[in-house]
Amino acid sequence: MPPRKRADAVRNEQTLLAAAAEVFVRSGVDAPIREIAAEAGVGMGTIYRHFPTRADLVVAVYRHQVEACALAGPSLLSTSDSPFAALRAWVDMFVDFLVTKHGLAHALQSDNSGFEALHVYFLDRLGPVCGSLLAAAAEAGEIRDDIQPYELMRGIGNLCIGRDDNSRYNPRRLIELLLNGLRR
Amino acid sequence: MPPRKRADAVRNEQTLLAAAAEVFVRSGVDAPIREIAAEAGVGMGTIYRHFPTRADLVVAVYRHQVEACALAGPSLLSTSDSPFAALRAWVDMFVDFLVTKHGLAHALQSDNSGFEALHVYFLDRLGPVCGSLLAAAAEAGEIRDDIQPYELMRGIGNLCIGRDDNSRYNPRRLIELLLNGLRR
DNA sequence: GAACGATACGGAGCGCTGTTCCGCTTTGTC
DNA sequence: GACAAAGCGGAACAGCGCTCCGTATCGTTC
Repeated sequence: MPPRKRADAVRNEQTLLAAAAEVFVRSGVDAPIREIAAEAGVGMGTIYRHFPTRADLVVAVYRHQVEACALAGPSLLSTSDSPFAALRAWVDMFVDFLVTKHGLAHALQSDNSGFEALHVYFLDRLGPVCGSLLAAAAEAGEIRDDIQPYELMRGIGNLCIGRDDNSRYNPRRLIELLLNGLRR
Repeated sequence: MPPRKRADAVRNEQTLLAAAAEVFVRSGVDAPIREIAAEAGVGMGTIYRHFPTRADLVVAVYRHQVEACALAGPSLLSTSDSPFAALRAWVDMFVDFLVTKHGLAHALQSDNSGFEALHVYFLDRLGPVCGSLLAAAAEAGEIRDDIQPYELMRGIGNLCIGRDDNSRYNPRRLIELLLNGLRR
C-alpha cells in the first residue's frame, strides 16, 4: 500500500545515518542539525523529512545496540549464577551503552523537549526486559519487589549524566550502590 | 578601597533578585534572561553587570537556603539518634531544596556551560558538610568509608533531575535506595 | 545649585540555534 | 520523451545568550 520509496530517498537515509553516527561521536547527540546535514552533504529539510524529530534520528542510529541490549536480558538470565547477577550484568551493559554515547543519557530525560520519542522507545523496548530481570530477582528473594523498571532505568540514566573526565564522578560506583540498596 | 556603590545600583540589584526569584518559580532557572530583565523592568545589560553569569544570579537568589542547608549539617549530627539518621535527614533537606526549584538540579550538572559557578558554590559550601556527615557515619561503622561527598552529592543531584508529575518517577525512592546501598 | 567625571543603564545588534516552507530537481512510469 | 509525484536544498523566521557603546543618572566639588 505505501508506495515504494524513491531510490535517492533510501540512499539519503543511509547517508544520513552514517553521517549522524559520525557526528554523534564527534560532537554528541546534541550536535547542531546543520552539522549533521553538512557532514551528509544534504540540506536540512532532508533531515527533517526523514527524521521529524531529533529523537527519531537518534533512535535510528542506535537501534542495533538497543536491540542487542534487549536481547541480552533473557540470555543473561539463563546463563548467570543468579537472577541478581544477571540484573547486575544487564545494568552494566545498559550503562556501557549510555556512557559511550556522549550526551545520550542527558537526552533521555523526560522533560527534554524534542526527545520524547527516544524516551518512549527506550521504555518500550528495554522496560519489559528490565522488568523481567527485576521480577526474577525478586522472585528469588534477592531484592525487594517494590521497584518499577521505569524508575530504575530512569535512575540509572540520570546517574549516567555528565561524568567528568577526571575521575571525581563515576556513575558506575553509584549505580553499584543503588543495586546494593535493592537487596534484601 | 572599593568605591561605594551608587544608590540606583543597589536598588537595581534588589529589584533583580526579587524579579529573578519570581521568574525562577514561574519558568524555572533556565528562564530567558530577557524575561527576568522584563520582570525587573531593567535592560539586559544591567543583569549582566550585576551577575556576569546566570549561575551568579542563581547563587545570589538561593544563598539563604543553601546557607540553611549548610548549617543544618552539624546541628542534625548532634540531635539525631545516629550519624546515619543525621545523614539521611540532611539528604532529605538537600533533596527538598533541589526538587522545589524547577530545573535547579539540572543546572547543577558540571557539563552545563554557564553554570560552573553554581557547581563550585554548591560544592564549596555543602561538600564539607556532607563530608563530615559521611565521615561520622563511617566512623560509627554504619556505612562504608569509600564514598566521597562530591560523588554522593552529584549522584543525588542527578537523581533529582526531571521528576514527572505523575508519580512514575520519584527521586526520593531511589535516593533512599542509594543510601541503603551505602550501609555495611 | 551648577558643573563635571565616574558609574550605571538600556537595548540594538551579532552569532548561533531549531524549524518551516516553497521553488526547483530528480525519479519512476506510461 | 513527457509528466506527475516524490524528494531536495537552503533562505528565512523566531528565540536564545551575550556584547558593546551612546545616553542617562549619581555623587561630589566648588
